[in-house]
Amino acid sequence: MPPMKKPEPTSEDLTEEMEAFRKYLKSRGFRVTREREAIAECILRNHDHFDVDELFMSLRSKTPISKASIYRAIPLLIRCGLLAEVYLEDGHMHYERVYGRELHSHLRCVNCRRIFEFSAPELALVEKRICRQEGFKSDGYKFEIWGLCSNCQDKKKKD
Amino acid sequence: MPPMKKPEPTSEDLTEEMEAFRKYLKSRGFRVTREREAIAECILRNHDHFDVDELFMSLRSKTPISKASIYRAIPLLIRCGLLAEVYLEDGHMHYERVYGRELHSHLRCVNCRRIFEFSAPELALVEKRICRQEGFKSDGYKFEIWGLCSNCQDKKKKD
DNA sequence: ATCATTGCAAAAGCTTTGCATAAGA
DNA sequence: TCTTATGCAAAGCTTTTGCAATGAT
Repeated sequence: MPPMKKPEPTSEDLTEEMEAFRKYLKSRGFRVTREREAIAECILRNHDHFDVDELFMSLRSKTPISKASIYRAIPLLIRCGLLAEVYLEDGHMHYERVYGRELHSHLRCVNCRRIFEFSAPELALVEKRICRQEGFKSDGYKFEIWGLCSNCQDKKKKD
Repeated sequence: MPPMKKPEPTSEDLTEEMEAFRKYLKSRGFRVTREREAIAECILRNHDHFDVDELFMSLRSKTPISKASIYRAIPLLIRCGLLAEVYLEDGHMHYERVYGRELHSHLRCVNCRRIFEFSAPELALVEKRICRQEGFKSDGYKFEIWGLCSNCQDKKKKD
């Protein structure tokens, strides 16, 4: 077995992504600020789903930041393609980093609320076909299945 | 070709669906109330997307009802398979009636915010395959593409 | 006669916003 | 120097909840 199995080192080189973000900001007349860079970097280093509060806690442990800045930065990060809304839970939104165009999809257990990921290459084909049919220019897609995970199927008798 | 093409007349016979709802309530020890029946019927007659406020207005024009009852009824309607959350917009959820298992999907324009519907039969196959792979018992799925509709592509220069 | 449901209003909780201050360009 | 961004706190919104009254079984 080769020594490294996961192509996601803890201290990834994010130069390219950060540069893309700065470029985006400048091109729109937005300013490159310490706060926006910190937020972007934190998101890029995060390989899980998270919500605003988790992001806030994570950032705040390293640098002073306010939630307002996070809320104001999120639309920028989404528009420049680094971040995506993934699902709504408990009345608030959860996000995740976008890796290029390789979106993955989610299975969510309505009982234990856990989220399982999967990817299905057909989805990109459906996206492509539908967009061509409808004259739509896609920025992304989302596929989600909800139901009972195998664990919860056993435990539950009702519902 | 048989004479009838669209099984969706304006004043549909909802006996079956309403009966299913009552059955669901009883089987769970929930009570069949005037309010719940009014909400269910209103949802079943609604062939568009709607949010809680629209449902509230629509119901209130016919019968006294409070929003709290609507909010409390929605989870029941979702669990018994008559209703589905379809998308979050402007910070609140939009819903639609579920027609059996024939879910349709949405294209949403991030500029004009219009929603276009489409259906793609492959999605049900993906659902099936993934659930088998993961040992998941599906209750439904959702596929959404966002981007610019043909109309907005012309108008927009930036973004 | 019970006990779940309703309505109202208050509470919650996430997100947005106004405004003075700070800081990119 | 000129604007935009930030932080704070207040405001805004949708949704949830407590409680007394109502109503289903």
